[in-house]
Amino acid sequence: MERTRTVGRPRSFDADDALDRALRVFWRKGYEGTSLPDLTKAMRINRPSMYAAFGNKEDLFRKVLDRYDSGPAGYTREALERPTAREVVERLLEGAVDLLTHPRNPGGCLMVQAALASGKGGEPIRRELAGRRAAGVAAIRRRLRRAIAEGDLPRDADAGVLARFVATAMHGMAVQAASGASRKELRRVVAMFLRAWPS
Amino acid sequence: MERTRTVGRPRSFDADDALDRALRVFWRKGYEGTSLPDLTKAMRINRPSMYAAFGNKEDLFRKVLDRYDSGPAGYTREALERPTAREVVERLLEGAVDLLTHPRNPGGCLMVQAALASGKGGEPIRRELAGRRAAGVAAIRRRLRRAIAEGDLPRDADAGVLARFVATAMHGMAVQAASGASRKELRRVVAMFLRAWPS
DNA sequence: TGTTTTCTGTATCGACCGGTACGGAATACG
DNA sequence: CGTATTCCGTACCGGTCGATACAGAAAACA
Repeated sequence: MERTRTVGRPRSFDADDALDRALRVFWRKGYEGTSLPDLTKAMRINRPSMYAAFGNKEDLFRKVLDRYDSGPAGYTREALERPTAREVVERLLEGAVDLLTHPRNPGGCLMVQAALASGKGGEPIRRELAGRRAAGVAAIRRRLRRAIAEGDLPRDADAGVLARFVATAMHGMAVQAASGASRKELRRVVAMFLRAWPS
Repeated sequence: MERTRTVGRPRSFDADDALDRALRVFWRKGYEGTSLPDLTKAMRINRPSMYAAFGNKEDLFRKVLDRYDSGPAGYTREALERPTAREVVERLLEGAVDLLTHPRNPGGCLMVQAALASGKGGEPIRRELAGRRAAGVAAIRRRLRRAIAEGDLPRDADAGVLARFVATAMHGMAVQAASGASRKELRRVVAMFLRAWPS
């Protein structure tokens, strides 16, 4: 990625640590809701150090999104590799419950918390998040198309509708978690969703 | 409500019109995403007129919420008065689809758009909205309890879980609508949800 | 050790935020 | 017509936003 510098004063903080701390703050307060003082305080670095290491607030947030994808939200990758559509959906929904309500997490989903609507400055981030959510739906849809082809979903099933259904469940639970729903409640809601699943 | 003033210069705008215009802006851009210039431009009044008529931004937003409840989101009241639980849920979900995707509306749900997370200033509004969402779940729960007592839901049904399930569906659809899901797609998603409904 | 390179910390920038003071305009009342 | 009362519009307030200039500190290299 980034070649190690040997000359000059070495930085006095760990960039990955700082990124993790930034992730937690954005996760709790959203993109526009997080101020530069919020960030630098949590990351334990000064403002110019942040700008030197990560670009600006928007760049930092995109790096945080990538880290979220490969870290807390990484369960989706693994879930999509399950052998049957049913198991894929089960893992997606149960993984979402776990992510959304795990005590060590801020609660809710970064991509939902961060920006559904926004003012003038947050518009690019809003679009980025909407795009990533759409990409998630598309990934589920592709996986379900494969399931139909492999026969573990009915031949007349509509992968697009089913994918949208799963995404609706996941994002709906994200909102519930942000409103204080417990893990036990969400698990029961997942069981309800699975009653509608055609397999 | 407010007694008609007879003395002094009469105001040169219609307060209800201005409130409707404010509703549309908040609906599109969220609470913190809407600035005072955004508001006054849309409402076609000056800043001091807004403050004189509605208090401040937060007061204005609460009045907008009430107007949203009795206007665009008024379908929930009517839905909860349907005779059977199945019809109640059908009307809630289908009404949500209509509200979220009607061409004349900004798209999505005001209460979801406006504030899931927030910075320092938006915290009171965030709590207000979370409270109103919780009140919505509670209203559905009470209605489903009645349905269980009246026998149009199984005696062993869990009104709390079912209410949370419905709310999850509605809020999840709100997120989908904000991400560009079409009315046709959402209608099919509603049909999926109803497959899980126990009646 | 002197030079170069990079990072750190203070102090500050212009822009925008929500909110308001104040003077003039427009009406009702006497 | 004069006065009291209310509204309108400009112009401005202190605070906070994201972003940066600049000087000093800390390392590698000669």
